Amino acid sequence: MDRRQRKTREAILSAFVALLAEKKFNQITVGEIIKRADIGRATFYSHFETKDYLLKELCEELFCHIFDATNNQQPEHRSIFDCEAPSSVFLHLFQHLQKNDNNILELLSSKNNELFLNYFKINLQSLVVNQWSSFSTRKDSRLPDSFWTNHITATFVETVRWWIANGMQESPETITEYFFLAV
Amino acid sequence: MDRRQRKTREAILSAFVALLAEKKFNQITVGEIIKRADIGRATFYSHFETKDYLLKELCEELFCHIFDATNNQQPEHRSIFDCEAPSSVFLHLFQHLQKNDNNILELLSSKNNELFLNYFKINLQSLVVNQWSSFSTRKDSRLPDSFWTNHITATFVETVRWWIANGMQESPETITEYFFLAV
DNA sequence: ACAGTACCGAACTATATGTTCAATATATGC
DNA sequence: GCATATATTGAACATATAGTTCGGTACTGT
Repeated sequence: MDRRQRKTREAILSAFVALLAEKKFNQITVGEIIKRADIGRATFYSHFETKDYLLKELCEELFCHIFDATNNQQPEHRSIFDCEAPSSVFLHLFQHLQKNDNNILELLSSKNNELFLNYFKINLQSLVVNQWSSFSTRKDSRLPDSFWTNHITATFVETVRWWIANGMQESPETITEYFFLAV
Repeated sequence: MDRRQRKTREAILSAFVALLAEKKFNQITVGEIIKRADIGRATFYSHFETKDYLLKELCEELFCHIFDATNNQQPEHRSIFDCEAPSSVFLHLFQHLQKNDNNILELLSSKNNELFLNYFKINLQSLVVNQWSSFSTRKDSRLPDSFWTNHITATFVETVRWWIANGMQESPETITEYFFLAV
């Protein structure tokens, strides 16, 4: 990819993330984005078909990153966690969130578009399915699997939201404990 | 209130609800609303300051209605429920939802604005606090109260969403059971 | 019947989206 | 380094929507 393209794309995305930290998605205008990214209007539209696609691509990049790092851990890295409780994957996720790479927390906070939470949920859902053995034992047999999967996923999301709303005072370890006490 | 005003307001709200059943809030234009309500543009703006206020007032009307009917049951009506499990209030809510008064279900489905879910949650939250005795016993002592309240509320909302997404095939009684098995 | 009020609707302002295009700057292959 | 391809620019443009204004009309409550 052309260096110019890379730089422009980066400028747009980081301007966009910065703006998302300040206001809601639908309150952000293309004018503001290009002004902050310091690029021309036509350039913006040569990179992103619409403002909605910009959001979509940002989501994909962010969640790809965080979930890849969680899912495909290095074998030796993974073994460390395997020694511990099956909660390690979720602990790792909470730790990742606490570092707040790419300001992902801002995007998950309630004032922003539900699209983020949807992406988050979709990615989480497969994680939950992968970790099914940790959860199926807690499940009452009367509950349908899909209900239970959805419940666990939603509980994780709500745990994160609660954590953020309360200023993230708790350690990732404590939050992981809360999460597993709840489900 | 002037009869004209009442009729106009009703026309706007019902046109709006009908449109919300078809598309997302931000895809609905004032032009469409006034066309379907068959009123003049200036009239719309004399009733509702902005499109956002229209949504807000609709939410308030709907949730006022459904939660009032749940919270302030008639004494004799209430006694019937009191004979049964403490789950009666929630069963009643699920039954209310199943009847789908005012198309409230459409509004709660995921394609629509998060504002609905927020109103729903806020109203639920106080209901949960009122029913605290039913839930505090299930709570692990290590969990903060606010975490637990939020968890129960979110679980209720997610239960409803799951129910809707699956075509509402289960009876309100079954869904109430699922809800109490989850929390 | 009369005074007050709501409705009408067209025209208007303001703002945002997304497009076009010719000029300019930059990158990459050779 | 030169030539060619490609990316960027910025202003002008078309289009859509939100929300306002106002003189005229129709309805309501008393």
